[in-house]
Amino acid sequence: MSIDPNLLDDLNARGLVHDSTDATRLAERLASSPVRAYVGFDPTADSLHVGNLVGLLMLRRLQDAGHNVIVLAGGATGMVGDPSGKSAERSLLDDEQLAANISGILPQLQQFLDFDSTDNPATLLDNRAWTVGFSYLDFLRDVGKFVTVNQMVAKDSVRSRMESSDGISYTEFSYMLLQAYDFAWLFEHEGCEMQMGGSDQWGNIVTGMDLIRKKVGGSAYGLTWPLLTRSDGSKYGKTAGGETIWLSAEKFSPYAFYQSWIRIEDAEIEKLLLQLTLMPVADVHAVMSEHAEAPHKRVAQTRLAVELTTLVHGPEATAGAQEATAAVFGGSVADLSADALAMLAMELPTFNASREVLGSEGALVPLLSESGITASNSEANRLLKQNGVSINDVKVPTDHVIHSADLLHGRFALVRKGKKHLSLVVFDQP
RNA sequence: GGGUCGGUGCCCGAGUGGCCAAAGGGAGCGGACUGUAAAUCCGCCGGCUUCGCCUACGGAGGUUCGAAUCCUCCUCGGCCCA
Repeated sequence: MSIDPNLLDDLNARGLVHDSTDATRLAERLASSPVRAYVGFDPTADSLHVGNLVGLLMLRRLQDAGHNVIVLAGGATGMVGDPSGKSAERSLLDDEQLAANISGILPQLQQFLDFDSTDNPATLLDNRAWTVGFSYLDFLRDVGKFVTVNQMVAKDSVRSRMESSDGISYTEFSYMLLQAYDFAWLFEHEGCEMQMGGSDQWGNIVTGMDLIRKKVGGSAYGLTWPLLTRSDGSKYGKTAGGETIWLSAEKFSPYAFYQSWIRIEDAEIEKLLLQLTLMPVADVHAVMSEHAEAPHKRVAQTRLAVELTTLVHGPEATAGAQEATAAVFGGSVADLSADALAMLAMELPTFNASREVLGSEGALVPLLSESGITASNSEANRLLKQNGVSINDVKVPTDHVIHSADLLHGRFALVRKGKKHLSLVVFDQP
C-alpha cells in the first residue's frame, strides 16, 4: 500500500497539530515510508468517551494514510493515574475494576481501526505485558537513572500540581516514567517511532523520546493535537449538564449522543467537523458555506451528528436517532404512530407507571420524581410552577390530573421538561 | 515529632454566638427571545405532608436559652521548623 504524502498537510489543515518534533523532519519521515506510531488510552472507566475520539481518529487517519498504528491499552498505567491535565489526585482503581474497564474499552478501541488489513493491520497492545514483571529496583536502575527529577519537576503537569494545595503523590509523579518506558519499549521491540497524544501529553512524550535517546540511542518522533475545548475553554466530552458523553450505547444512548451534536453552537461546528470526522477538508468547507446561507437549518450540526453517530454507533442506530429526533422536534407528538412510540421507547429514558395514578389528584408530582424526570418532589413542584412541564406537548399546571384519554394510544405519556429533556412514561396495559 | 493555618451547600468562596438553609460568583434548571445555537433579560437552585417542619457548615462529644461560629478529642490537608 502506498502512503499518502499529504498526511501532515491534512492534519495541519484540520488544526490537529498542536506541537510536534521538528516539523520538516517529521514531514519527510511521514512521506518516505510507513511509520509505526501509537496512542495510549488508559482504562479509567469501562467505556471511552468523546474526549478519546480525536486520538482514535488520529490513529485512523494515520492508518488510512498507509502507516502502521498501535493502539495501546494502558492496563499498567491505568493503575497509577496520569496527573496530566488533572487538578487533583485520583483514587486508585482496584484490579477488578481495572479488568472490567479494560474489557469494556478493548472493543471500542478496535472498532475504529482495521486489524485485518493485509498491508498495514493495526496492532492492539496492553502495557501490562512489559510492565507487571518489572521489579521496582530494576525499574529504578533501568529507567529512573536516565531521567532527572529536575526535568520531571519542570513539566507543567507536575509543576501545577506541586503548586496546588493538594499536591501530587509520588505515585502520580512517577506516571511520566511509566509512559516514557512504554515508548522506549515499543521503540525497541515493536519498531514504533512515533507517539501521539493530546497537548497535555507533550511532557510525557518528550520524556519518552529522551529515554529512547539515552537508553536505546535512537531517535523518535512526537506529535500532539490540541485538546478539544469549547469556546468558553471548558473541556469537551461532557454535555451541558456535565454528564460525560460515553461512546458506549449502554452508558449513553445513541439518541442522546446524536442530540448532543445537534445542539452544538455555530462557533464550534467547523472545528468539530474537521477534527472529529473523516470528511475531507473540502467537504467540510462546502458544508460550512451551505450552513452560512441558512444557519437556522443547522445543516452543519446535522451533518456532524450523522457522521459521528454513524462512526460510533453505526448506520442503524443513527437512523433510529434521526427518526426519534424528527418525531420529537419535528411535527406533532399527537400524530405519532404506535410503532414510532415503541421506537422512541428505545431511544428515550423510559419509565413504567401503574394506571392507578390516572385520574387521581396529586399523582403528577410523585410520578415526576419517581420516574427520575425530576430529582425530588420539591423540584417537580418548582418545575410545574415555572411552567416547565408538558405532557404530550401540552403544558400542564401544578394540579394537573392525568386522564387515560390524554394518553397516546391509551398508554403513552411523552413528558417534556423544558424544551429538550424528554422522557417517555409507559402505563400498564388497560 | 513540634508549631501553625485550614476542612462551609455540585464547585469556588464569604460568614467567627442569635437577623443563617447560610453573602457573592460559577455550574445547573425553568421562562422570554431564537435556530434543539450564541448573546441577553427574568425566575429558581437541601428535603418534606411547603405560611411550618426536618436535615445540613470534616467526625464525635461538650458549654449555652441559642453554635457553621466557643471548648475537648478524633480525622484529613496546606505551610513552617525538626
